[in-house]
This record gives sequence, structure tokens and C-alpha cells, in this order.
Amino acid sequence: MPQLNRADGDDLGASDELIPFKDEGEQEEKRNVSGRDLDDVKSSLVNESETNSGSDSEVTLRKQQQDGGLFQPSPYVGYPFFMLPDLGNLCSPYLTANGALAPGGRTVRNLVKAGLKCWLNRLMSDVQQDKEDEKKPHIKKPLNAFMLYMREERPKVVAQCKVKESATINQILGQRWHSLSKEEQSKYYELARKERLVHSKLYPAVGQRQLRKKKQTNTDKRRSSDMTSLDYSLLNINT
DNA sequence: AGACCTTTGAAGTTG
DNA sequence: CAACTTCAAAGGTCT
Repeated sequence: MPQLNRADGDDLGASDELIPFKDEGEQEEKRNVSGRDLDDVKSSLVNESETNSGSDSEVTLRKQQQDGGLFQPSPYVGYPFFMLPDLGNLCSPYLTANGALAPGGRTVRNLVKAGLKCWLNRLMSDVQQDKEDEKKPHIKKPLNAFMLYMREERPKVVAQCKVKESATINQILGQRWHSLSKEEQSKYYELARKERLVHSKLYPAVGQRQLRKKKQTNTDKRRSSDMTSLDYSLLNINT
């Protein structure tokens, strides 16, 4: 894509600079915002609100808002107030002819602030939750019947077929798995059932969500000192 | 360095 | 509730 030459002083491209719309941006951005930054933003909002609230009328107004007199909970709770679709209609009665806020427009300003604070509160709790999740050690999923079978049979296939590529080995193991009798398979299903039981005892509150990780790298896997299925079997819990 | 391949099954999510 | 998605293991291959 050709780039605008801005060295000649012609800055035509600057005013309407393209801002790419990012589908995932909201989520991504959310993760990048540190709690401290949000605190700063939030406190500045609060400070501004407090420093500008000198007059008695505004104090009364604020009280009314706190009482719920003027500030009705939005159906879009959690979103910045200025992003609401019908805000234009809400604002218009408070605007003067030149677009400035009329005295009554302070209501809108405070409403926007309240909405923004609400949104920031939710954002902060999300960031906090993400941080807590990252601190938690990754808990691996228990092995299913086929995985247990693979772990046992892989060395045999490698020795027999002289292949090391896991994709190929797994294809062979998949075929062999289907050729197993019901009885032979049930042995692994039973093992898997016990593994799941042990896992649920070890991590009672762990759901799939907590088990999931975006994508675990090989390095991470090697470094991982989490309890594996092999460790469960060592526990030898009778079920 | 890290994603991908390839398999099955469990469990969570989505429509 | 069916269909879809993710992730458990493994190690060579590819980007």
C-alpha cells in the first residue's frame, strides 16, 4: 500500500488518518490497560467532578442523581454513556444554538461521567479477574481413554514402524484404536474415568474455562511442573 | 520461537 | 439439544 509522503509538509492525510476498526481490539485493549492506569483515569474523573461542583445547585443536582432522581439505570450498563445510541436525543434539549451546553447541560455531563465511571468499574474488575487468572497455575486436563492408549502404545509403534513423526504415529494409533475390541477399549475408558475422578477431587472447582489456555507452547509444556496424568496414577486412589 | 500436524474423547460454549 | 470448539500427548516439520 503506497504511503503518503509527509516530509514535504503537506499534511493532508493527517486529518483524516485511517483508524482501522479492530474486531478484537476491545478485548485486546482491555488486557493492555493496567489497573493503575484505570485508577488514574478514574480518579481524574472524580477529581474533575468534585472540583467543578462548587455551586449549591450542582450539589443538589448531584444529590438528586445519587438518589436516583435523575439518573436512571441504563439498559446498556457497562458501556460508556456517550456510546449509547439515543444519547443525541437526550442531549439536544440541553444544547444552545451554537452547540454549547446550556446551564442544564451539566446534567448530561454528569450523566456521561456516571456512565463512564460505571464502565470503568466494570473494566477494572475484568482486568483484575484476568490478572488473578494469570497468577493461577495452569491445570492440565485429565487424559481421555485414547490419550491413555496413545501414551502406552506410542513406543511400540515407534519401534515397529520406525517413525518419529507424531502426526503419523497418531494416525496409526487411531486405526489401531478402532481395531481394538470393546473389552480392550473399556480398560482405557475405565482408566480415563478414574483419572477424571482424581482430577475432580484435586481440583473440585476447576471448570473447563480454567483448564483452557490460549495456546500452550512447547517451551511452556516442558517447563510445566503441573501434575500430569502420570502423577494421578501414582496417587493410586481407589475408586 | 512457536504454530502446525494428527488422532479420540471430555467438557464447555453457542445457536 | 445438537453442533461446534478447545485441549489433553508427542515430536518432527515448517514459517
